[in-house]
Amino acid sequence: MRGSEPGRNERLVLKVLTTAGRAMSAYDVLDALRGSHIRAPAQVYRALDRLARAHLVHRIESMNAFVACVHDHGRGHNPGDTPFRPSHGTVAFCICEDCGDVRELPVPRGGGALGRIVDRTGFRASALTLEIRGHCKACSESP
Amino acid sequence: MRGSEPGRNERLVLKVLTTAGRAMSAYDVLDALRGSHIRAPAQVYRALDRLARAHLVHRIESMNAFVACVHDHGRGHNPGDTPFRPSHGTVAFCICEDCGDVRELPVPRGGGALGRIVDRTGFRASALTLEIRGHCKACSESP
DNA sequence: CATAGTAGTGTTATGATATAACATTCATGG
DNA sequence: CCATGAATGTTATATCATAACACTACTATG
Repeated sequence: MRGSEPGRNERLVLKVLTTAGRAMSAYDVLDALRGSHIRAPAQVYRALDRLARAHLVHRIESMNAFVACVHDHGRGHNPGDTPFRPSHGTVAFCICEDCGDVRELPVPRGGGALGRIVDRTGFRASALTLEIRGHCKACSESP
Repeated sequence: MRGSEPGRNERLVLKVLTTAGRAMSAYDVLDALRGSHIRAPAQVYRALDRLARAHLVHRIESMNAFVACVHDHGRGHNPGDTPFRPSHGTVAFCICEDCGDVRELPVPRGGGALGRIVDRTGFRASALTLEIRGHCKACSESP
C-alpha cells in the first residue's frame, strides 16, 4: 500500500514486544498495531517468524506467546552493520505463574548430564525448548 | 448416557495414546474415538487434563500434542491399588523432526548447572518443560 | 530500458487447537 | 428420599495459526 522499506512490519512488531516487556500472543500484538498498516494475523505471524529466526524474539511454547529477546543484538551500531546478528546461545525461560512475568536466561552449552544422556540414545539435538514454571522472587516474597 | 464407571473416558483416551505409541493431537484422539461415546473435543480435553495431572500422559508443548507416559504406573496390580500413581521424576522429550517420533527420557533432579543458575535469580521452580528437537538415531543413519 | 527474480506486503478465507457454559447422569451417604 | 459431588454429554464460541493469491518495490542483469 504505502512505499514500504524492507522489514517495516518486523520493526513494528519488535517495538511492540520490546516496549511491552512481557509475553504477548500474536493477537495481542495485532491489536496493539491496528491502525499501523497491520490488519491481519498473517502479517504478524510472518513478522514473528522472521524475528524468531533472527533470534530477536522467542516463542514461549507453553504459553503460545512471544517475548522480545533481552540480548544486545548490535542494534544501534555503525550504519554498515548487518542489522540482524545470527549466533545466539541456548536460553531458558522462567515463567511466573502468579504475575505472568517471563525471564530469559542463558544456559550453559551442551556437555552437562542431560547432554550425555541424550548422546547415549543416539539422538542428534538441534534445538532446545526449556521452560520453567514457578514463582518469581517478587511474587514469592509477597504472600 | 450409558452406565458410567468413573474415568471411562480417561481409559479410552489413554488406550488410544498407548496403542498408537506416538504423539497425537487432541483431535486425532477424538477422531480415533468417534463411536465410543466420545463426540466432542471437551470430552477429550477433560480426559487429557486428568491423565496429565496423574502423569499418565504428557503434553508436548512444541507440538500441541500428547503422548502416553512410558513409565510403569502400577497398572495391573492388586485390585485394591489406587489406579493412578502420583510421584514422577522430571522428564525430557526428544522429538525427531524427520519421523515425528517422541522419546521420553528421565532427567536427573535439580542440582545441575541450570538449577544453580535459576536459584541465583530467586525463582522457585515447580515444573519443567524440556523438549529437544533433532534427529533420532534411525533417521540419522538412513539418508 | 526491459524484464525477471526475490523479498516483503495486503487480504480473504479457512484450518487447528482449546475452553466456556450449562444440562444430565450416576454413585454415595446423610 | 434427597443432597452432594464427580464425571459426563452437548452446543457454541474463543483462541491460535496458516494457505492461497494478488500486488509492490527493489535489484540484478542482458
